[in-house]
Amino acid sequence: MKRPTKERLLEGGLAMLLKHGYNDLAIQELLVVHGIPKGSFYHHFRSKEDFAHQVIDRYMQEVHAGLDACLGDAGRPPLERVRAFFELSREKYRGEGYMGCLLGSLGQELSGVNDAFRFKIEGCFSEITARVAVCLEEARHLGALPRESDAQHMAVLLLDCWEGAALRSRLRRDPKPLNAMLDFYFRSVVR
Amino acid sequence: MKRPTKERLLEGGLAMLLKHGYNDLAIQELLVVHGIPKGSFYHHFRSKEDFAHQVIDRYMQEVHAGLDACLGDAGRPPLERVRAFFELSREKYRGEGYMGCLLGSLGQELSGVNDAFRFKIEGCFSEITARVAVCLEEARHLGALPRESDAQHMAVLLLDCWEGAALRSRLRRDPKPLNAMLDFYFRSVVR
DNA sequence: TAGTATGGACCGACTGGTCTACTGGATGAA
DNA sequence: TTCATCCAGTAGACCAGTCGGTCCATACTA
Repeated sequence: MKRPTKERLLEGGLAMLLKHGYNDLAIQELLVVHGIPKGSFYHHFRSKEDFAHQVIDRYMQEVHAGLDACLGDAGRPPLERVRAFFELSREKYRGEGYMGCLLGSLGQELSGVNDAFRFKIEGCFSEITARVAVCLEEARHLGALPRESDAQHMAVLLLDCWEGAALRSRLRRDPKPLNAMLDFYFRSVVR
Repeated sequence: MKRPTKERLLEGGLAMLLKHGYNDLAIQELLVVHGIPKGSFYHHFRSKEDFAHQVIDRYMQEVHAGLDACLGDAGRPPLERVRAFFELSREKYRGEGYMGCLLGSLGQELSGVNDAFRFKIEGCFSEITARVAVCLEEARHLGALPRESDAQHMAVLLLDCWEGAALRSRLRRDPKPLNAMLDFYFRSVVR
């Protein structure tokens, strides 16, 4: 009872893209590893680029699921919920051997030459910060953040710094940069 | 009176690596653009990988020069000197069309599969933070930072967040993420 | 003239992508 | 129940193009 081919390709592609990046990912190898013939790949995807876009879409589905699970948890104060989302991400990174964030690595690799990816990944970041900002705004209303705070601005800041920490975590194969960054941010932000 | 071939290759390679990344950089194209034949390239460099390492070395020379210029400026308070270095970096990014940081982009692209690059780039980051930390420690002694601060830790944090902001800056071709991050950091750090 | 650097034809390996033959299960008419 | 039809999906040989890298003849210069 094997999973559908397309699903297996997207899932395997995610892991392989995270490790190899886009240009170093050989379709051939992906197919050999999963025992899938080339015809199937080009039946499901128009091109390698189309494939990568769909892998990102799939990745974002997981991200939004994580945001749903963490930010929606009405029983906890909003700042804790935001932090919980990033800690969940960190745990996901752990399961992948601390290879950082797919959006960050593809963003770095491709945004110099490919505007389709550049806009797409920038859009993904915006989606995330928009949802985080809602929660931060709630925190502000509840007095957990200074009244003059700009939730949207703070959400962008948080994600940007997170991505930097994720790169360092990838370089060191180590979660410490992620934890250090979260500690710093949440200590700073509440004053 | 043209510049030495090797010098031109390193300089042109820096710009091209920043834009294309490693795997998407075609040696052939680099050579055509600069009107240099292949034989010259492989006379000066053992391989593409060796070339990239030397480009990084060259990049780090510039970084250290920037650190010398900014951190050594004894007339200004140490925190200002640190900030000046990152603002100098930002200005360099501007001249390149806000393509972010070479260390960040190569680090993301290659650290998944190539440990030589991974350790090298991690080492570059360490060099930078070590020098920044000296200056932060001075600030701590002068009372510009809380007594209980850990300068090394804070320097790492600063660089990590900077790299995240540099990625966002690259995605948006915009210096705002860099400025926002610096404002946040230096406001938070002095309390 | 020895040693360094240039010039560029050439190579095998590998890449993303195409093409056509085939398979197996769903469908529907008789 | 049977059989013909259909088509999404599988299978993999094959292709043209591009890549990093080699090689050796030549040019320059100390």
